[in-house]
Amino acid sequence: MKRPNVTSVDVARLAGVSQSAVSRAFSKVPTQSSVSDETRKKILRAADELGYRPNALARSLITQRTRIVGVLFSYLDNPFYANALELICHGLQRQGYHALVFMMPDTLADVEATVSDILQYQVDGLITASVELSSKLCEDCREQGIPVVMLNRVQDNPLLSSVTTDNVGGGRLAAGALVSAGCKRIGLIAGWEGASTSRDREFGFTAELAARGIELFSRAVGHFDLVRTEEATREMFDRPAAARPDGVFVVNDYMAVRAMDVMRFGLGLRIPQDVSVVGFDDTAMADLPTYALTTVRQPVRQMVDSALRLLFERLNQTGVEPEHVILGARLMERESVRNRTP
Amino acid sequence: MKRPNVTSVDVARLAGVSQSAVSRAFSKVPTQSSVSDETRKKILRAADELGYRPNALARSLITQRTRIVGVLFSYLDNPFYANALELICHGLQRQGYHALVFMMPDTLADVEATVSDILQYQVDGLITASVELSSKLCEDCREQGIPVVMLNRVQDNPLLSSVTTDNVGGGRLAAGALVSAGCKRIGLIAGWEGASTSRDREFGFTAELAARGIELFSRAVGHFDLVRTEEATREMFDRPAAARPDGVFVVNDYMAVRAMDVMRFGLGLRIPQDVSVVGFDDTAMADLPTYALTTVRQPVRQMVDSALRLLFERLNQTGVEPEHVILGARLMERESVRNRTP
DNA sequence: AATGAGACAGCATACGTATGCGTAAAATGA
DNA sequence: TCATTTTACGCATACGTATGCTGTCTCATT
Repeated sequence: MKRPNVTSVDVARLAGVSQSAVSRAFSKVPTQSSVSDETRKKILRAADELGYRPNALARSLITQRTRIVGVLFSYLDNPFYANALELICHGLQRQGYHALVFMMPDTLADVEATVSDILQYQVDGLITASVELSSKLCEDCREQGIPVVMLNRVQDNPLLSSVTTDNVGGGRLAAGALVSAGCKRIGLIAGWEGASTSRDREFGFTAELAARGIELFSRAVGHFDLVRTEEATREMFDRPAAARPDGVFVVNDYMAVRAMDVMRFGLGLRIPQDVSVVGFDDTAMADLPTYALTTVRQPVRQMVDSALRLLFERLNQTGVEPEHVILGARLMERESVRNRTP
Repeated sequence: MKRPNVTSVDVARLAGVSQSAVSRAFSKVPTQSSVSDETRKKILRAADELGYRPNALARSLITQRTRIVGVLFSYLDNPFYANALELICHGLQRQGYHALVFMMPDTLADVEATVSDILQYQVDGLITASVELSSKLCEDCREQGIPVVMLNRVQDNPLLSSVTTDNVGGGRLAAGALVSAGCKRIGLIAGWEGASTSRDREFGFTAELAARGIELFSRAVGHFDLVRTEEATREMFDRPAAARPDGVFVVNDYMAVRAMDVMRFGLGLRIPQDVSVVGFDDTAMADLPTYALTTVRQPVRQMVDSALRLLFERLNQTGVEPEHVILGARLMERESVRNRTP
């Protein structure tokens, strides 16, 4: 139950070689003076006998690389993010990296502390999802030479790389879908207004409406939160037919599904006969036949792949410029938007 | 862009003190010889000026504690696990610990490699969810003195602690719900048969049926996988009324919701008029009015709290015996089970 | 046979911090 | 004022590994 912690020195002693030999025998990339096959065998046998396992911390202390990547998420309720996290972990593991995962604490002071914690562990890089960093934190990362890749959020700091879907374009698609369906009174339920995703989608949405000569009929804010989404939905739809939208864009599926439930079961509205609904993300829920939510697709796999590519590029060579990847959005048409009735 | 990596020695030089003083100034728990308030101020000022951040790796190398906990999950598709992971991360952070998260790779050989990886990073403890460990791995953990807590899975190895819901009792509740509703032909859709959760729930379910003099009408296996669940559901329900169940227990909500969709939209069955459905977990999805799934509740929060408690107890004192916590299951009655028609 | 190249192994040091021990100064008590 | 305790700080070493350098031995080349 103790921790006898067998070290490379122990292995060396048993194998009758020097500690350096052991180190080299376990080194994946033999640099200069290597080790003969015979002694390597001997060493590996000794190591196996003792149950030796190299200490990654001690190694990192010397090599200055931990092969640990900090991963900072705000929450996992939204399956889009759970999905992304799973893909990120798998991707990192595949490359021999490891994910030190943090969930965003509530207060902003704690955020600083959290990121500071991450940095103390000498992570090689940082991936954030749905999180913004204060400029002080950005500066800290820059000083430590830690590349940062943001998923699903952009920020004007020139240090940060990012991967997003074309949120503005996606917003346009959503508007197009509702207008084409013949909706006249068009509403919008936003997320948290501080989030670039929410803002950009809203911008694209209203821009497209304007381009088609239509004005936004009503607007509410769901804050990416289910309870507040319910309230927002009630506020917007608990009215006589002429006073409520006949089409609504909810800026992500997570909220959209909840909004649909409120409309159907709380207010007795039919979808899409009374109200057409468009979401964003194309989460698994959108494809459930019960919802059949028409939505703007974010290509999660591609997003994660891109994020990892950006990160690895910056891990392997220093001084690579930040890059902003914007992936195309696609409209997934299902049954929550009514067909045009000519 | 380089990594000048300011160290405690640099701070010491600037502050005009020794490196030990710096170390002690940053030590949370002053052990013996402490540092005066005056010099501490001086040191902190110097540290701030240089942007010093203690190197957690070097510290861990000495203290033999990393404050890192390995977290091993098999997948996050099922929101139950996403939820659990979020809670675990928050709980660890709150105690100043950090989660090194791994997702289960596909092949078993990779599992060994993965856990080996985890151990190389000298984690203080290990939490697994919905994962079993080979006896070799258990042995490795024991040798390193690493406490292991399994969430939602039990295993007969005497080293491991575990936290589960009373799956047998939960299975009984499910059976009771269907029988009380007057179901006569009762079916079961299992998960992956190697999983203790699935086996225990099934055992409790059939035991309760037997106790009430009822025999299982039909059985299929969903493997905790959506596609295979669809197939299983079709196989079981795509038959004339008398040849299919009028009540079914699906061993988790994740599969249950999918099964409901297949029944309703693929086969035109009404729930609960044609078929009553009971799930397990009480995921957020079960409470969606669209599904209103009667289900057996697993108290995720309590489960995570217990798991963390078990872990921390074993981190702080050595030699604590393994413990198995079994939390009570509760039936959440909604509308997917029909009322008894007397 | 002499020389050069190459392959292998060991020595020593560095990575950045924590901590036991020794000592000088300051505080305390009589 | 002196003896004694307390406080504050520095010295030196340890944690476990990687790696440049040096030295030895083998083998092929001329």
